[in-house]
Amino acid sequence: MWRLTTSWRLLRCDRLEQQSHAFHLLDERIQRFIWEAGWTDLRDAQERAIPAIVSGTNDVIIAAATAEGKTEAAFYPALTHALAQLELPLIMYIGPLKALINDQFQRLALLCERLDIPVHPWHGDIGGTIKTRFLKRPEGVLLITPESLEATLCNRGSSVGLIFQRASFFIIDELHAFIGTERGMQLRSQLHRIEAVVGRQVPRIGLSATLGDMNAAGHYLRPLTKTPVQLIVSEGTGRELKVLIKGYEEPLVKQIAEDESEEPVSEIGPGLIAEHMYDVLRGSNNLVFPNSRKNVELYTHRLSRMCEERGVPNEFWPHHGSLSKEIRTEAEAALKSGEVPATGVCTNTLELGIDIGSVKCVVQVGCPPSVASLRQRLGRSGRRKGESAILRGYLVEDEIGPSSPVHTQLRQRTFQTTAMVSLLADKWFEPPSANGKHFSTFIQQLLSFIAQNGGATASQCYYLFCSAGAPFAGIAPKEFTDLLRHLGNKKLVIQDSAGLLLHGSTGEKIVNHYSFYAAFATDEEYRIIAGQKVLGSIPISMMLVPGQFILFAGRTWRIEAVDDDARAIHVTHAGGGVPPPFDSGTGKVHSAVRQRMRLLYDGNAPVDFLDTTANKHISQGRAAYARMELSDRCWTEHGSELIIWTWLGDDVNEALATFFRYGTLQAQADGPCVSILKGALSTNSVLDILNRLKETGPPSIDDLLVDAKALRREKWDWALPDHLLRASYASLNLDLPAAIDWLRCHEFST
DNA sequence: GACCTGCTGCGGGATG
Repeated sequence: MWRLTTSWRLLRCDRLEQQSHAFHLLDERIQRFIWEAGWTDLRDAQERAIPAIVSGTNDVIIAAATAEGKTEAAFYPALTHALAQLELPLIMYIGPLKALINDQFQRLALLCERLDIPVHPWHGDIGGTIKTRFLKRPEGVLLITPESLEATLCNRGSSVGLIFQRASFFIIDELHAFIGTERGMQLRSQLHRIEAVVGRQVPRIGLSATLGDMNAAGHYLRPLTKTPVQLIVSEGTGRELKVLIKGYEEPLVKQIAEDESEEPVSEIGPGLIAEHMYDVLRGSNNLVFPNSRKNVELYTHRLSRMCEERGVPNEFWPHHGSLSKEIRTEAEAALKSGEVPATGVCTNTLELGIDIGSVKCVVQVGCPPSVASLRQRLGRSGRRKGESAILRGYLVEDEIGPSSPVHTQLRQRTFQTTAMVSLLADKWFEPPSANGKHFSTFIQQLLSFIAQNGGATASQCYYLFCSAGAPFAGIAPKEFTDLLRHLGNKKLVIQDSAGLLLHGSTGEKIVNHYSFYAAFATDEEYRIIAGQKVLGSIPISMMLVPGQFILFAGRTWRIEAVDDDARAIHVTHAGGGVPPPFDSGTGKVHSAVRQRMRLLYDGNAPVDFLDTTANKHISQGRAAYARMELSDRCWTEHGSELIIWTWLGDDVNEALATFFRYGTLQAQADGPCVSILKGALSTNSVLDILNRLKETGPPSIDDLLVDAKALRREKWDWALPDHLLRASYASLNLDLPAAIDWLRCHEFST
């Protein structure tokens, strides 16, 4: 028996040795570990990553689908490099989730024990003993979150040099989840600060799902470098994708319920959808994404009740951010176990990282938030060889009546979803936006750096954070001094007689509380107040301007004033104004999606992955589009409204609406268009204004947003001077150049 | 207009 096992091992070893060049480069003990694990070959990404990483000098991005062994591709050569050093170095792994760190710890512990390399997990749930052990001998592998890293930099300033002296690699997991975000800026700044302390560059390894623009990802990982980041992109095996989307129609009855301030009568769509899901999903593992926590509850409830009524064990598990850890763990365990079938009904909590095994179907209820997110979700399905990924979609459109709004007539939901699936099939998806100014995160990093150093001069800070190649390189000297002055006014920093920046009284309080370490804000709500009465509160994700109309508690309200500091919106009841009919549950829509929608409207063939009802909605949408002559016209008139059809993304339409408001019109971005309330103006005078705006150059952001309120989005936006706040908001939400371009290319005449 | 992520240091008391 022993001999048999040995020869079997030797066989495998032979194959690895003959076919793999990279295998030889690994430490012998790691090689042996791989044979024993029963691997017969290395994956493509691993084969290419090992030689790139093992020398310990290069920055590398490994982009591959889930379950392609990215972690091993990074750690095996990094550990090999570590074993070859006289003194054991420190490999730093930074991950976005605690659950991911726990997973990786499990995966590494076995190997590292053999290699006699300590592995230290470090996040909020890890106890003091483990942390102290690491601090005594900071070597081996450290698995940490950006927040815990911030705490270390901030609170252990005097020993930061000692702790990170032997850092040999930064391994950043789920890189795509960091790019373009506050946390991403924080992380980049932290790596920069550590390198500044140890006085050398530490090779950075990014692990990522495939990104649209890999060069941009390289630039994110290491800006302005002479030796470019090595990109290792593994396409994986081209998987087949099966798609079926079913359409439903919601009858008009609910209009009768008008003016009852409560919810309209129960809707038919969700009931039918739940029944169909029950039939097709039972007996296998699946994930259902219904876009909101409320819908997760609704569908899980209906599906579980159906199991109960039919006397079968429950197979449907809810999973979202407001649920307790216990309930979430239960759902994850049910999905992972593989013993009985389980379907997770979830928000994007199950989109990232956590290992739940492969599922048969991914179900999307309503529009997907973006193509990128749809793609990420589909990555969970059909991961075994020979299996195809399956996407099922459910869409409800309202029955068309005599007074149906334009958006209903155009069947926008169906067109948007179809456009997104068609872009997905073309392998296109939204690139992460990298133009944000991120002044907010800069404030955090300044305060943290002051804590780390026990004070810093302004020029030291500017050089460290804002010079070429630094994390906040876009910030101009003038902006920096304006910011510092304002931080002084807010008592966040003070300058001592020698010119040293220190924490002010408020800064002290903020930095000394643990809530300081996260770079992102948690949702804040604004109260809606009519006279003395508080109507309720809503989370703000859109700038507000007095005079604007909003829909709340089933009625239309006119905004009279917005008080950012008191987080209050004062409104009066409005009789006539038409509120923007937002399609709930979707994120920002990219211009490419709107352009693809337009192609669909202009076409005439049925769509093969839509069922009969959904295809009927496509025909109806095309008929409405033709009736309004939208193929040739860029504006239409509907009662008191003038609609400008741009078929561009939300950032562009938002910029256009802002520009129109600057030109004294009452305008709002509204899906694929911008709608203008004519008020006392005639159609011709509105068109005149548009034509005039076309001639004027674009005004400054400050002029454009002079009346705009509720611009605060990021955590420390409250501490920004007005002009920097406007610049920051605009950088994240408005595409002014594209708006001006569009305007210049269009003519407004009757 | 949706959703998600993360969090110190210290002291006191129980337990082995």
